[in-house]
Amino acid sequence: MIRPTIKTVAAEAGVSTATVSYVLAGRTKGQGSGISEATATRVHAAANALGYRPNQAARTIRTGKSNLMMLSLTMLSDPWSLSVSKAVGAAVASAGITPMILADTDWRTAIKRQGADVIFIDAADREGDAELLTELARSNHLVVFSETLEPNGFDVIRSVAGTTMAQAMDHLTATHSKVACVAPGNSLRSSTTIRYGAYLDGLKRAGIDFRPDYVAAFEGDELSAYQAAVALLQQPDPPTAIFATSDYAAIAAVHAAQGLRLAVPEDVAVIGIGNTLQGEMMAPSLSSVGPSDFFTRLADFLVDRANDHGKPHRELEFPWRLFLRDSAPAVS
Amino acid sequence: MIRPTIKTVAAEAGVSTATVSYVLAGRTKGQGSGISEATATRVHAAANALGYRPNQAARTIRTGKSNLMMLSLTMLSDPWSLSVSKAVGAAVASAGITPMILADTDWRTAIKRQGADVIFIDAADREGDAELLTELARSNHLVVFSETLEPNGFDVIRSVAGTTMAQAMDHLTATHSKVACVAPGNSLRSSTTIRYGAYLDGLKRAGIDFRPDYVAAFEGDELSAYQAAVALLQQPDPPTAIFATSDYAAIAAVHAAQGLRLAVPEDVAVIGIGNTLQGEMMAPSLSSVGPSDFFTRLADFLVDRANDHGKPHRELEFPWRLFLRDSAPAVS
DNA sequence: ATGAAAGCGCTAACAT
DNA sequence: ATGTTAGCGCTTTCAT
Repeated sequence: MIRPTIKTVAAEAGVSTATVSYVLAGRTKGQGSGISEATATRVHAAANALGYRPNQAARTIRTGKSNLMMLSLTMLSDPWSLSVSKAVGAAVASAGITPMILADTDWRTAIKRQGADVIFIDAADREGDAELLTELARSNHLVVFSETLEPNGFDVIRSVAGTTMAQAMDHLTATHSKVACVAPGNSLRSSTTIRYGAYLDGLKRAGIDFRPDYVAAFEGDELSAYQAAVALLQQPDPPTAIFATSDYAAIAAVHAAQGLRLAVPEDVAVIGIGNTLQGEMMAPSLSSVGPSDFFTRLADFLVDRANDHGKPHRELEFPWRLFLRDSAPAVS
Repeated sequence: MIRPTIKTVAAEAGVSTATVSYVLAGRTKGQGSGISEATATRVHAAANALGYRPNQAARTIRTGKSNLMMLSLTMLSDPWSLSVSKAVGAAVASAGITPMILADTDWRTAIKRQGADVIFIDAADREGDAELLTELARSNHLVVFSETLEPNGFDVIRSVAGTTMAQAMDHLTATHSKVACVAPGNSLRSSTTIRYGAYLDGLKRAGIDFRPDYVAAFEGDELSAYQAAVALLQQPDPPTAIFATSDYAAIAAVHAAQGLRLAVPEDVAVIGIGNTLQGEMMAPSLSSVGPSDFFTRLADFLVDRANDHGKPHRELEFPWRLFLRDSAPAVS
């Protein structure tokens, strides 16, 4: 359990600790200092023989870099979180950075204890969070995902829905008069919810009367969305188009239609929100509204931020687009 | 971005760094050294004013403790992973330990870079993992979840299914002759799969003939399991009991039955495998086979291991039990 | 081409 | 009751 240090390696190789450090950092003959090939090989041999691993804490204290990226993901079970994790994993690979996820564990307390080169926070909508973030940003490089916060010592990632949801509704109402909505139950209660509001507004614009039987509410889980969609499509006068307030729900709706031997998009057209990879990959591929390249661009941004502190804090906007794929194709 | 150090605080408070260290560690009058209340207050004030946060890296290098727990969770989307994360989050709260999740990111490379007081690995079944673990264990405290590995410098967590699955089958066949199985498609191909094997053996023991139309295969996702169960229950001569090879599948089967207006357990009895919280919480509560208290006990063990290095490495077994709940109750 | 040595921020004997 | 000081393992400037 006693790890060999750079000193042990130095002794074993018969050189100084400085030499070991240079060699292990790859600064031989060419770059930095000119350590001879001979000693370099000797050092490597010694390090291998001893099973030497550099002590990250020591390195961090010396260089100020931890090579750590912290991702605070509030809802680990959300596909969104999984997409972030996946994208970051891919982006980070070549950068020598280790991404670590902070689950529901409150970042509000954890960040004070544990630092990282860059910290991504996916939700900061509690009372006082704005001030807290500014304070934490004094000693951490923060990247915050928020629709409302302004950059203030930290970076802000923002997705800009704009009028894209309206476009999606218009696309459906252009060729369909029986347009239904699949949405989580709680968003129906407060009609303020933007996504459900976009559905209602879309109907109004097209001069279509609202039908309560064309609204399917579900309870948050995939299964419930599926069952809600089945009920929706099994009624006597079923809708021919579905506007789902998440890709999640849209995917369930497509499955439900297929389960009922309805063709998508011929019998039912479906549009989701989120533009997730999952939706893009299914058959038929899901038409959706959302930012493009969100996850990869976010991941790249994080890696970039991890490498250079000091650049001015930015606001990174992800404008939404309407992606017309097979489940509700463009009319040709 | 320039953090105040213990030195800055010492200067501000007009004391030595040692005093600051003591005060901030809570070692005043009573324990350790007797720092007067007066100076203690002064130090705290200074620390607050400056917004001082201890540097974890420095502390780690000095004490050898990182206050970090690393959880390598291979399938982040798996409810199992979520349960681990949840339980650990709860257990860790009072211990001053920060739990960090290493997602699909290979622990095989990450652990070499980043240390922690204790590292939990949920899957180590690749070629050469056994040796790698032993090597990594020289400088890390590892806890590995595995059915096959033997403790070798690291702890092993093992769940012992034993004959419990057989009990579950016997429970079903005691009162039912039409017992179906819901299992992932791939486990059907290799009849070696233990869980599916338990189903077949159970039938044999009860002298019930195997019926291929009583086997529903699904493709891994929840929706697919649901659809498979619907098909199973909609056939002319439906089963009256279902043995599902995971709680996941069992939950889907219960939902499917309910969707078809079948009563559980009156029309269909269901037993799952895993004994997950999710199953325990549903209505009707799910009968299941699995270890009891697995997640909380695992979490407690991890916290314990994080605090004291040095204890001998252990093999922690979680014997399985049959939990008879509402979905397939005990006969009274 | 290599080594000596300072020092990152912190803790814990050991002095005073 | 508080201060002095020696490191923890590492990087890096400056000598040699």
